[in-house]
Amino acid sequence: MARQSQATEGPRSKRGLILSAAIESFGDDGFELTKWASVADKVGIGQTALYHYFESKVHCLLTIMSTELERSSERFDQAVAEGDTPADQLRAAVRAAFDVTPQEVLQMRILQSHMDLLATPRQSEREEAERQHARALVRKVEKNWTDLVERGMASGDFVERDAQQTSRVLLALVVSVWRWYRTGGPTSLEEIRDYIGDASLRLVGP
Amino acid sequence: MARQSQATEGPRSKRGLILSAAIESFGDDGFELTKWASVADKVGIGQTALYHYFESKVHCLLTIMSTELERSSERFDQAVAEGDTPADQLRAAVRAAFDVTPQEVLQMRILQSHMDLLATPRQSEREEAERQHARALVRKVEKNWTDLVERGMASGDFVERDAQQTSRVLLALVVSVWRWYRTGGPTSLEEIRDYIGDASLRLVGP
DNA sequence: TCCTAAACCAAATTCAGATCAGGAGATTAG
DNA sequence: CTAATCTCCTGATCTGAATTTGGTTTAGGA
Repeated sequence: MARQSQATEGPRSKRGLILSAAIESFGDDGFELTKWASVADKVGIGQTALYHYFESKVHCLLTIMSTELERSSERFDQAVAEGDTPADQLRAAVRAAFDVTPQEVLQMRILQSHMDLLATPRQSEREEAERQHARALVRKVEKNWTDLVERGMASGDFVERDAQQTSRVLLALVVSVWRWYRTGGPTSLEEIRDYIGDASLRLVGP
Repeated sequence: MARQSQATEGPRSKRGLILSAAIESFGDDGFELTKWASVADKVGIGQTALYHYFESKVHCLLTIMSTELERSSERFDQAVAEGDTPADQLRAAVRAAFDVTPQEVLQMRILQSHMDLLATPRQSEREEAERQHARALVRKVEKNWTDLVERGMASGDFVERDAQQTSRVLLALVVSVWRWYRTGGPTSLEEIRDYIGDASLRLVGP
């Protein structure tokens, strides 16, 4: 049973290295296909050492998901603060969503591929806590978008429609990209960002 | 090692029962969480009997995915044949996508949750064959939508834009629903169908 | 009746994830 | 400075679910 280690990152901690290695493996090869032991190999530690930092393979996955959700949420807030009108804010939010590093692309892919993990409770206490945390963040992100949509409808910038459905659809538009996008692929992130940005405005328009 | 049994469904074959049980379990509890043995229990056979029909748990999953893709593709063709203008056809396609039984909802959920499985090759020959089959069907569905979009742009009914991006976004709109929709939930399928239908037209409009 | 193929199963095996029982080196309290 | 206590780590071992082995049973045709 692993002890703690979350908040207090010791100086010789390999937690960050493990997370990076896991993100690469989970993102490139998929969570199920990557052997937990191979992550240890990549970092250069024994398999058992992983359990010093994470309670389980799934706990590591949930941590990656939470981290990414936290980042997305922050970026959204920053972006929205920049815009004046709801339309500006929507554009900024989409722009922010696609302003990501290659590692963050992997994290988004991992997040989207395992969203369903957040639906069912976990046996272990720490995993369940991490799951709840991630769920709360998902709700927060959804609320972010819903609030933006509602502001837009209230001000008359967006056409009045079911705000929840609208925000769900907007969010789906953005995150669906990570299912097929590959860094170095034929379509550039800028291209995608512009297309999705336009599409978003069409969705809230007449 | 399982022998054959695909094409020739014997009279006492339990293949269909196994598939139904698996769809229920995989859909409700998730693929990873459902124990392969529990599917056998549900059908009322021993665990090993499953291997008479499927090479592995994953092979069963891939079969479910292929089946659903085949059905979706057929329904799309039917729906499009009904409409006259591209706009009619788009509406009909969306309508058809949401005209599903509760079991088909589960199948769509399973399909969407494990799309990433199609990305990486399988070791076993039969699994790999089923994967290739599913991949081909995915491409076919994507082509269906892209063709529809291109027809609409050519005729001037839809605004001229990148057809691939547009069809991807339309498809994402439709399938994203299965991530959160639950039968008996607060939102009805008719409601969703109408909202997504409208949203689709907005996406191809000015 | 005898034979074959489909359908089935109990027991053994495998393998990846997880646990156990420590131990060495840094850090801190006394 | 020295004992207690962390942090980080390892080798041996365990566990449980998927799969394999090596068959037996059942139904239907010749």
